Amino acid sequence: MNAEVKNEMNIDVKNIGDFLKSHGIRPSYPRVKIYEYLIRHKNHPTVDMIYNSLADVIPSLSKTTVYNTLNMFVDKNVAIVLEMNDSEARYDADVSLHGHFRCVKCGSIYDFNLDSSDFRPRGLDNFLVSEVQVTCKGICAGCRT
Amino acid sequence: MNAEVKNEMNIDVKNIGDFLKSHGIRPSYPRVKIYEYLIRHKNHPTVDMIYNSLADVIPSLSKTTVYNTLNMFVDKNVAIVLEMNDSEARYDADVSLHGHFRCVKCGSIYDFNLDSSDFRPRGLDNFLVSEVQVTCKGICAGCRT
DNA sequence: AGCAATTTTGTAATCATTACAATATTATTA
DNA sequence: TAATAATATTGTAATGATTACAAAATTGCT
Repeated sequence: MNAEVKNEMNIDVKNIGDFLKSHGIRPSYPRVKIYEYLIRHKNHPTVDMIYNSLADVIPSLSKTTVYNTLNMFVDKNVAIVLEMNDSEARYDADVSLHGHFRCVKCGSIYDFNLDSSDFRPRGLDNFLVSEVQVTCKGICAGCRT
Repeated sequence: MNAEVKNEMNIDVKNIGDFLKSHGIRPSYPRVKIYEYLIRHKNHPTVDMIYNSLADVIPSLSKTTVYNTLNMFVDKNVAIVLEMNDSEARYDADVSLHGHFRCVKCGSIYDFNLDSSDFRPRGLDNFLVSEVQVTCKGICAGCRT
């Protein structure tokens, strides 16, 4: 185990290609870079944020590729789209159960922990629940002062 | 208490006007009809669903009015927009804490109960949380058979 | 009734996302 | 390695939900 090439999700960034392959995604350069962006920037980026940031390192990059790639990531379950009524979709490579809080003043989005044992949807017997998202709105600590 | 003019939210539909007034909304005819639609149809309607249904009873109705009115309802906290990545926004007059499940096969949206005691966001100390929504995705019991 | 404020309406603009076809890249086979 | 097939990327155009805006209609108030 080599800590310095691990991120907090325990994914070796040097081996993003293998990770993508193991999820049925051919690791082209744009795909690896976009996935790398997602796990390095935990700020729930929009397509534009990703595109603007990667346009330097991949000069030929098209915004359509970013859209296509993210849709594929969601399809292959290596990323989620936040269930959040923002004007632009926001993406997250952390597919584990956790909540999101959006501050209506500053627009920041915060992650928060959520124990799965906390949370029991009642009355969905015989339903196959593949994804759960908890979304909160309000004013963050910083904006309240 | 007159049960036949109460709906399941315990709001006298004859007094929607008073209810809206008490929330700072002047009860114009379109507003009353749109709110009445929301409490009578619990199927999380889109703007188009509301517009198409009310166009008969209010021939002059404009889709812009439906948008304006729903935005005002959300602003005045008598309705919510579901935090759900659908192509069209969906509205709900039930502003109490409850969850939504969307079946990815048939598109139906189900409500489910959620005990507030079940659910404790961790690490949002000093945050003012004004709204919580829980959104699930998967396959409903009917579509699994 | 008359005037001011508010609401509604219709059309046009906006803007995120997708459709699509052409080009480029990668994998496969001989 | 060269030829060919499959897949990925790109740019532009189309789509479609939502908003902007100004004119017309309605409402509330004196």
